[in-house]
Amino acid sequence: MSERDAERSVSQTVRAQLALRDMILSGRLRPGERISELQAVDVTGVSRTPVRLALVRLEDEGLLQAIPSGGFMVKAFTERDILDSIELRGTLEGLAARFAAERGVSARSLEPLKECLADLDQLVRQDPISVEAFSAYVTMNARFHALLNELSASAPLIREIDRVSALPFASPSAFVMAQSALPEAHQILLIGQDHHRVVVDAIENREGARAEAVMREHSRLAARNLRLAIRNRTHLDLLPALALLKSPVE
Amino acid sequence: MSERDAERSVSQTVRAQLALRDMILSGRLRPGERISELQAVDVTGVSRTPVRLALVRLEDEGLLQAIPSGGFMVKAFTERDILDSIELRGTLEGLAARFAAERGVSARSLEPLKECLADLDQLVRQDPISVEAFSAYVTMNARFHALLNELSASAPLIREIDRVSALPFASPSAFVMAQSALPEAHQILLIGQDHHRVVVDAIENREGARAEAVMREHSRLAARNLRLAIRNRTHLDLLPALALLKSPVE
DNA sequence: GCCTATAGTACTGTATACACTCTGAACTCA
DNA sequence: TGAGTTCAGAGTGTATACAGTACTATAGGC
Repeated sequence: MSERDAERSVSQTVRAQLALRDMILSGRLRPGERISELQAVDVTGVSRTPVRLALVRLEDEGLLQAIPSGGFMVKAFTERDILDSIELRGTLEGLAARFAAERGVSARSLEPLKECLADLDQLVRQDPISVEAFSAYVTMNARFHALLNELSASAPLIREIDRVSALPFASPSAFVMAQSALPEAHQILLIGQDHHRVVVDAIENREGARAEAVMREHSRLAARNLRLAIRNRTHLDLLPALALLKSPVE
Repeated sequence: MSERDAERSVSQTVRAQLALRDMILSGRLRPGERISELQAVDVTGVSRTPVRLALVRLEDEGLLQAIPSGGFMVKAFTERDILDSIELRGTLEGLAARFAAERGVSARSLEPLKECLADLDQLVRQDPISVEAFSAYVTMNARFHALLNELSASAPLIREIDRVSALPFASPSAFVMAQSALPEAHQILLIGQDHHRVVVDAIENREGARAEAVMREHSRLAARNLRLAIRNRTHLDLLPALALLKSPVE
C-alpha cells in the first residue's frame, strides 16, 4: 500500500486525533490551555465534524478535559497523579495475573509468553546495553505485558488496563528510554526482567497472591524510574509525557 | 425550574444519550443488534450530529461496541464478564481505601462518612425492612461509596472507579433491590453494613491492607446477590442490567 | 476612579446535504 | 447448478451553514 493510499484509508477523525495528540504531548499546547475547534480545524486541515469527534475521543483518553460552558482544555497532571496512575496500572495488571494464576492457563497458551521472556533475556544479557537494544526492549516489554493481560481471559479487565496504559506516563514502557541514560539502567532492567520471570512461574504454579504481588511491585519500577529521571534531569526530552505536568520540571 | 425549561436546558446530545441508554437497558435493543444512526434519529427526535456524539459516548461507557466497517452494535456480556466487572470494582475501591488509610485522612473529612454510616445503621436496624427503606438504602449506599472513594484524594483513581461503576451491573447498588426479594436479604444487608464499619475503622487506624481487603470482600456481596437472584429467578424485572446478557436467563 | 451595562465578537451546538463505501440480492455465464 | 459480477439500497464519513450562547471590551453613569 502506497503512502498516499494509507493516508486516504485513515479517516479524517483519526488523522485529527493523531495530530492533536501529538501537539499535546510535544508541549505545543500547554496544560490548561483551551483548544478551540476552529483552531483545531486550522491545524489539522479537516472540518469541524471529525475534529469534534477527535476531541471527544481525546477527552475520554484522558488528555483533555471538558469545560462546563463548552469546549475542551488540555488536562494538567500533578506528579502525584502520575504516580497514582502507575500504581493503578500495577493493581490492574496484578489482578490480571491473579486471574490467570487462579483460573489456570494451558501450557500451550503460556508458550508465547515464555518465548517473549527468552527474547527479553537475550536483550538484557548485554553489558553495556546499546540504545538499539533498549528500543527493542521497549517493544518486547509491551508485547510481554499484552500477552500477560490476555491470559486473564477477562475482556472487561483488559479493556480497563488498555485504557489506563493509554496515558503516556502510565504505560509499562513509559520510562524505559529515560532510564537508558541512568547509571543504574542495567540493574533496574535486570530486576524488571526477574519480575517477569517470577510472574510466569507463579501463574504456572497457580500461585495467585504471588502473581498479583509481583506485578504490583513491578509497576513501582516505573515510579522509581520517573523519580530518578526527574531528579537527575536526564534526558527529559525522552519523556514527552512530562509536558502534561502542571508545573514543568525543566 | 419548570419541566419544559429543564428539557430545554439539556443538550440534544445528552437527551439522545439518555434515550438510547434507556432503550438498551430496557431490552428494547437486543445484545448484538446494530444501531443505525437514522434509526436512532427517528427514535430520539434529534438530528444525526448529536446522535453520533451520543453513540460515541455510549461506546466508551461500555454499552456499545464499534463495528469495524462502521457504526455500532449493542454490546453483549457473559455472566463471567459481569462477575469480573464486580471484582474489578472491588479491586479499585480497595485501592482507594488503602490510599486513604496509608496517606491518612483528617478527622474532619471522616465526619460525613461516619454520619452516612449512622444513617445506614438506622435503616438496617428495621426488621423486616420496608421497600422504601431498601430504596433509601440504595441512595445512602451510593453516597457512602462516593465519599469513601473521595478519601483516596486520587483523581485518576476516582475517574476509573466512576467509569467501571457506570456499567449498570457493576455499581455498588446494582443488586440491592433484587436482593430485597430474597429471604436472606436482611442478613446480607447486615454483613454489608459491617464491611462499611470495618473499612472506616481501618482507615482511621491507618491499616491499609485491612481497608483494602475488606472492600474487595465487600464487592463480592454483589456477586453473591447476582448469583442468588439468577438462581432463584426472583424479581428479574428489577435487574435491567441483565438485558445485556448474551443468553438471557428468563 | 470604579463599577455596571451593553454591544460586539468568537465560539459551540445543531441540522442537513452530499459523497463514498459496504452489503446483499439478483442475474448471467460457464 | 454454482460461482462470479453487477447493480441497487442503506448507512456512515465529512463538510458546511445557521442559530444560540458565553465571553470581552468599551463606554457611560455613579
